[in-house]
Amino acid sequence: MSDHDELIHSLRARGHRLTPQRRLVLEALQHGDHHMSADEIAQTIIAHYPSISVDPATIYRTLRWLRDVDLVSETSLGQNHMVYALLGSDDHHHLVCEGCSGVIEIDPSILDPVRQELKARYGFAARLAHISIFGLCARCQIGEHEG
Amino acid sequence: MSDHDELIHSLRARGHRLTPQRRLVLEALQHGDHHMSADEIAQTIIAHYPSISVDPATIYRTLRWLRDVDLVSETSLGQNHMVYALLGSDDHHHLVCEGCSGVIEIDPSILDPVRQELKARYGFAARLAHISIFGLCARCQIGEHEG
DNA sequence: TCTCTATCTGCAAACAGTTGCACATGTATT
DNA sequence: AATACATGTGCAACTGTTTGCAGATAGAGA
Repeated sequence: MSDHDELIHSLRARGHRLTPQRRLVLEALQHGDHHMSADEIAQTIIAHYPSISVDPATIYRTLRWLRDVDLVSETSLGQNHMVYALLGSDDHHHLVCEGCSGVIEIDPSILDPVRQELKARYGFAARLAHISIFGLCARCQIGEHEG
Repeated sequence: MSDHDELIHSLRARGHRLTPQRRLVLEALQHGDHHMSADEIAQTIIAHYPSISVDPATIYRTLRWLRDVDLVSETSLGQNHMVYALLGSDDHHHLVCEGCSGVIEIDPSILDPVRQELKARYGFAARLAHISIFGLCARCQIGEHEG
């Protein structure tokens, strides 16, 4: 059984269903290789299947579900909306500059010691996937005091 | 000149104004010793000054301003609203359990190495005040696979 | 004290995202 | 293939928060 089949089976065993709407959202996330907003996912579905419409509420519910079963990350990049990405490859974190809105992608291993310490000290299993750390990039720190 | 006066002066010099509405929001934050939502701040203002009303938009704008000048933290604790707190004393971070919605407050120094590494490696000045780390607490990890 | 203007406020409209409810459907069982 | 019911969907209403705009005002300077 492939990883994919095994995953589906495991989800079904827990009472989850693989509906057409959920397949469409997953397919959209696979097509867009970057982080996508809920609206971009909706647009992608419309572009590929003009005759099908998926309710926004369903897209949001599907994304929350995918996040809860650890298949998708949900990240704020300082915009007015969340962005979503399939987990498992190309994992990274984001440094989001509050001055210029720039985003630096960084290696996820920088948070490994924190994850380990939280587990050891508090028994807490942190979910730290595609998170954002806000602050000021090197360039924007220079003019900070005139702001 | 006191720290407070110096702060006010510094803000004024940068074109910021200390309006009655901003004073009221600050006063509300000083009264509530925990994290407060925008609505709790509005209620506090009404309770203390029943004849004065401050528009919700103004409260949100004031909170964003206070956050931008590093006087206040803005944190999601997994609820449907943000919470705000004055910075400077009682600093900590939060472990938010996505199973039981519990919040564990932890010592902020756990992120110091990360902050230092981000500065050294990327020149990035991270703002890591009263942040939330989401995940599962020890108890909620036990029944995870039946979810 | 008065003037001036960039900043701030209130209002209303907009936005991203969530929720309640009635109906629809995926899937386990037979 | 038919049944049965828990789970999922669409719709509409709602939440928390942001934004555009016109009028108000804090605070610098005369």
